[in-house]
Amino acid sequence: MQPNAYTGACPTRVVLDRIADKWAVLILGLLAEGPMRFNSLRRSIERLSQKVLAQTLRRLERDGLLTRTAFPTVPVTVEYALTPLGRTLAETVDALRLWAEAHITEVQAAQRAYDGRGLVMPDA
Amino acid sequence: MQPNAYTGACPTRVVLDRIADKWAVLILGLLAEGPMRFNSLRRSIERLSQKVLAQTLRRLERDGLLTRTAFPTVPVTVEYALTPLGRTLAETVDALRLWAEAHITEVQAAQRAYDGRGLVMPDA
DNA sequence: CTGGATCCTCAACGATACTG
DNA sequence: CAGTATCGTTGAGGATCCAG
Repeated sequence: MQPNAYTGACPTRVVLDRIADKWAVLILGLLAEGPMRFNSLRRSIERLSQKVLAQTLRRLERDGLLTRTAFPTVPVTVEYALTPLGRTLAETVDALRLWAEAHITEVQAAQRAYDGRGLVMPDA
Repeated sequence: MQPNAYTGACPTRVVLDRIADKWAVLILGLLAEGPMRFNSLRRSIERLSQKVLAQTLRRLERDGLLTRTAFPTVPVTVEYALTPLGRTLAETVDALRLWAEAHITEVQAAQRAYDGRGLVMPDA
């Protein structure tokens, strides 16, 4: 039996819910370029609270997508890096971010057209 | 100035938030294979309520990713179809679903390993 | 520096009922 | 068939403080 995300009971649904997530996309996109520390990630992603960052990192770690390495320095240094599995996903989700950045103008134009429908009378 | 999803103020962030969405991914995945009607979509995606489906469809329509066509039959028939812009996105987001379905086993294994860390003593 | 614990708020969602 | 409207709940997330 194949996994099927359209089936409600399939565990795939839970995974999809986690990776189809704005913050996960941005985090994986950063880590694709190399390991990073907690505060470095926090500063790189504006409006991402420390709580949600910690939450998201722990979930991604649990899913085997990244590793958390603590170095016994003072104060402690923690580094996050993609696993091989995470690397296969990073390319996929980064494509999502790139799509958004590439097509933002078209989307905004569509939004203006939608919001203005019926409010103007073209050539009538 | 390039759009940058890591910048909090960038409109790209809003778009990313919308397309990095479980339901949007599943809807676009279905429409990639051809136009569909409302209740057909609803039945095809388990646990998706009619309210959230309507909401998501309207947002995707506003973003110029799909079209809504109502046929004056009795009762009314409404068909949803991808726009050319939506088609460029559908492939990208469908890759997300396919990744989830392809790697679910590895993710679940990682989850078990994570949840069981420290609870067993390997070969000690 | 890297978080965990707490409190609080608001918005998303399910359920339900109704309409063209 | 294809939705809109309303209500009630819940849980995600911001803010803040504290600790190893």
